[in-house]
Amino acid sequence: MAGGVRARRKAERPGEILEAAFEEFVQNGYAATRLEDVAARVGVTKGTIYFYFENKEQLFVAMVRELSRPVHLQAEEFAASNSSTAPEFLRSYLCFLYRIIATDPRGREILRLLIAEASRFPALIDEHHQNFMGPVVRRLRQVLDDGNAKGEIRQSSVLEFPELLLAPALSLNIWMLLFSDRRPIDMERHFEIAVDLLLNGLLPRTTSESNKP
Amino acid sequence: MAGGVRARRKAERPGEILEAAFEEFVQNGYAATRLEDVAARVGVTKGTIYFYFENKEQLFVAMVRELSRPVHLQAEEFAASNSSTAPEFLRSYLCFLYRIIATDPRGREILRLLIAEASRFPALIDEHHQNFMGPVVRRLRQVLDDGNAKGEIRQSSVLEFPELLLAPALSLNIWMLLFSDRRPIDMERHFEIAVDLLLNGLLPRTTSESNKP
Amino acid sequence: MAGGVRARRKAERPGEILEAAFEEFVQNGYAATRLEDVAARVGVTKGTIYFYFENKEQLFVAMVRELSRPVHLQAEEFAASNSSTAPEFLRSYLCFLYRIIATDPRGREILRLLIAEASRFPALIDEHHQNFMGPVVRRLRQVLDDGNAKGEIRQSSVLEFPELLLAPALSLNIWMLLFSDRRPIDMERHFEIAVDLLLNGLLPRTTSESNKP
Amino acid sequence: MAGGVRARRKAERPGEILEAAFEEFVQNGYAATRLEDVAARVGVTKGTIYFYFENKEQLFVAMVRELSRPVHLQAEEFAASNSSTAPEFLRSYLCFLYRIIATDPRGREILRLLIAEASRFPALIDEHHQNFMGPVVRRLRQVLDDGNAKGEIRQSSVLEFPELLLAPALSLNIWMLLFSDRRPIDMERHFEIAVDLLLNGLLPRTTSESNKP
DNA sequence: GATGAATGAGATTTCATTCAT
DNA sequence: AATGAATGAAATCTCATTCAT
Repeated sequence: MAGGVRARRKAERPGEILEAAFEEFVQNGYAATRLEDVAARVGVTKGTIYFYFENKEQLFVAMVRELSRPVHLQAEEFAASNSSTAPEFLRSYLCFLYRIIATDPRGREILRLLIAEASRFPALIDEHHQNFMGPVVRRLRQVLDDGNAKGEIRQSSVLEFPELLLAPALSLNIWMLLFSDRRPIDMERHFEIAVDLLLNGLLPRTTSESNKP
Repeated sequence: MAGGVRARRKAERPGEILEAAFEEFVQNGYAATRLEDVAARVGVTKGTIYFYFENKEQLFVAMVRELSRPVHLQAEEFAASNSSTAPEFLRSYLCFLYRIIATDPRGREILRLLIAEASRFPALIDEHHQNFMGPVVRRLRQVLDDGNAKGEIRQSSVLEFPELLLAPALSLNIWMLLFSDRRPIDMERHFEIAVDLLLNGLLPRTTSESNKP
Repeated sequence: MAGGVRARRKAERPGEILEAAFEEFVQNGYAATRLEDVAARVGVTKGTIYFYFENKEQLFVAMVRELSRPVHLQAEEFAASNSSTAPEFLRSYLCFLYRIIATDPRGREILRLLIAEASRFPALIDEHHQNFMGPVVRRLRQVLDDGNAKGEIRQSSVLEFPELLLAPALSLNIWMLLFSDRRPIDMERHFEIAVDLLLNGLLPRTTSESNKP
Repeated sequence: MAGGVRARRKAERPGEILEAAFEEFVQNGYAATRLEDVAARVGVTKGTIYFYFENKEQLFVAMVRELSRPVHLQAEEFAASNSSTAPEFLRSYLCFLYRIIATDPRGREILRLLIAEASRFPALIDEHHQNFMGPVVRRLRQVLDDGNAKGEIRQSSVLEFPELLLAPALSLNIWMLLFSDRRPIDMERHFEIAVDLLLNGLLPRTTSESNKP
């Protein structure tokens, strides 16, 4: 039993601090967050933070990395999975991305921090692109290509900008970041409609000739 | 007529300061911006700022308002215009929105500031919604409704979330805020493809029966 | 009369601060000196110091330079003067050096700071050598050489280490720095005896008559 | 016999710590030295230092005492020795003092610390005077007196300030503390010339009448 | 004996804000 | 109108010291 409480505490400290840091940084932004408040949230004193992290900047970076990692892992895992048809996979993939980009408060707020502090922490942006956005876009392009080859996806220049498929999730993200307090959104419904829009577009399906000659 | 230059100078001061404030706030964020740097950019000293603005907070608010106003006015004006068919108007309206949301650096960076400081300046968010996003969405809904009535727009639940039509512009905005330094994007092309996607969707148009029963 | 008190104040501030800094740094050493105490000594607040000096390090450097300058100027001036014979000039030159190295508390304490912080402020050591010690030693060598040529100074290898003539002043300096509180020293007498020792040495003069009538 | 290494280790710890403390204190001065660095130099952690020493102040005091003791003992021993003539003894005594004051880096740096921290650790200064400088000066006075009585040393007021004989060593010490990095000094030669100067002075020996009427 | 997590006081530094000129 | 010296509160960061293990 020796070393129980102490040791357990120690092992958990960094995580606790990162968690608290996340909340404070999200609430106030990087510059306006006081390490003292982060410490207080954990129930320790300022000094303790410096025992685990070099300085405020490093704490921020570590926090973003820590909270991003599980998401990146999940995304990797999901991308590796497969489904029968392209539209089917697309639907489940987009659902997954919706969840981690727009629905999950964590992912949402991390994105806020990245947008806000992009110029101060370019390395984080790079990592985010390398570990998440890049692979996601590549996977989307692949699905579109394959689906197109199989005739499941129409011939379209969307293949040039597969990230357009993320647009509904990203715009919902912004909407939530800006207006969530004001007017609640039915995110499930938003997703359903977005998928419908992406798959079928706005123009009536009945006409045999397209309207853009 | 002596003092003409002076007088002109004086009249321009507030605008110069707001301009400088915009650049500094964008570069560093609200909290990390030093009024001294704003002043230096104008070529005056800190004290002068306090002659024209109550404090840092008010300067920020005034700056966002000042830079948003012309955009809001343009948007209002554009919304009042008309075109023959719904798809036609949609195309030109979206083009306009693309420009002020994603292509124009001003609009882009203002959105960054709103996202970053949403919790500190809720009033600005309200104004933004009231003067821009709200009217835009209302106009979009109206176009969709009218188009649908005329058979130009297919019957679709997109009418529930007209803001989905903004998704491409908003996501391009985020993309630019995050990755513009890294990877240049052909924004014209992005727009064309987005319109195509919105109008026609991903599924093949040719078959008479849709593939989503 | 406009701007009187204010302007006068402003012009004097840097000097006041340097003066106060000198006293605090001497009393506590570089690291243990608190800028708040320096400020309090002047009657201003911490912030004011940062209006005039970049940081603690620069304040220290500026202080040492400021207090050294007059001494260096005097030394230069004195070195330029002349006397009839070498021993005569030597006596008056050494008297002068005694004063600024060992007798004057300012010079004494500056040397303490240089010794204490040599490794942290190598530039100051360089300046001290370049502006003071170097020229002094060169002048001493010249006097010895000339005196030797004229037969006023005996042929001796002291010419190799003219700085040895500074030894009494420097050792008195150390003595004062270490033991001044404990045991008062008659510095006039110390000087007289040192000159006698340097000129005549310890060994009896070989000539038949005794050497100090 | 298990634990032999351990036991030896343990017995050596305090000495190791003092040694490490010496190096750190010399490098950074008292205030700027971090106990953590001292500990790291030994290969232990901060806590261990507190097992052997009460606090930072006591560590400093113990360190100075520890490193001074062997010097004081040697000095005592040497002072007890004798030589045929006064000038002979003087030469060897001064040589010894040169070594421990100016040539040996240890003695040199200890003096730097004493000069730097004189006001914070008056007790150390007292001890230094009582155990070293005082006895040395007394012995010098005695040699001068005896030599003078025997006619080996000329009648001179140097008897009033026998510490003047230490001046060359002390000034070399300062020179090394300040300028050693910059310009190397031939310390052997310095000593030889200093002895010559002390014994024979600067004035030509041949002239029968002194030059100071 | 030794560790190292934790503390908390204190130091440097920054900067929005004021106000006499 | 504008300046810029001065303030003072607050934030980051450091580190001697303690103590449970």
